[in-house]
Amino acid sequence: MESKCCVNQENVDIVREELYTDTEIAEIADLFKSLGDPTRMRIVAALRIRELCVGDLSALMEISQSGVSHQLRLLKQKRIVKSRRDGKLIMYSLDDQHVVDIIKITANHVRHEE
Amino acid sequence: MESKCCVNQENVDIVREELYTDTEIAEIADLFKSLGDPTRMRIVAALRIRELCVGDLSALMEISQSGVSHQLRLLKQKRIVKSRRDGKLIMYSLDDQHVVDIIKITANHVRHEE
DNA sequence: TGAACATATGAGCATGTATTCATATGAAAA
DNA sequence: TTTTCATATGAATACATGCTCATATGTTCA
Repeated sequence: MESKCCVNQENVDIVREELYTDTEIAEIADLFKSLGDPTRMRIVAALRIRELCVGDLSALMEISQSGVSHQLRLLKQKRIVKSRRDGKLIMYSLDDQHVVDIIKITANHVRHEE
Repeated sequence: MESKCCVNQENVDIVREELYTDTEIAEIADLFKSLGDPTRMRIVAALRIRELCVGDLSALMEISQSGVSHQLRLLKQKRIVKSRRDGKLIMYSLDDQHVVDIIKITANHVRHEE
């Protein structure tokens, strides 16, 4: 059933004016999406504490090396993590302090603190 | 190919100690997931500005009334939005200041601002 | 009460995605 | 150079999910 009848056009116009741009919305949502998976969140939470290699993360997550690697690639594309080679190992760490802040606030939120 | 050989067990143990609990990780990821969809992000960004009814949001998003309603239900379950009846309309607004803060920080982040 | 209307809900579809297996890549050590 | 080993990648699969259509629900107004 069509239901556009209840629209308050003034509200719609005002909000449309003040809204983030579509690009901004897409970027924001995209970042949240990257953090919105338990495996990736665990990876990020772990790297928050210490630089780790793929094997460490795989052991920690109890997920295949391949699975970890795939997720790390995604996180790297989004500039959430960075990597450096150390001998045979590739060491991963967080690329961005903002992300740490965002997670802290969110952690407080889910704990109903602050 | 098995590849647990490179594991630095000390690292793994230390990180495991300090990690958020599984429940916390799941809750944090779940909140990010809720915000990690462009449609829901647009809804939240709009409600940040002004309380709106379902029809307003449907007009604003150019998505069916049904689609908006489904997403609003999800956002309400996660306590991101709340609703109140006003005559025939159900008015939606944000339920949580934390969410606003999280989005602000993230918006600054994607803009590469401080 | 009954009609009209805003919103909610269920089913179904199309698309996206997290994981694993098998294998490729490439640096390091022999 | 050849082997070894950590990581990366491609394909396949199983599952999740966002959307629409059709319809139900429940409130308001005649």
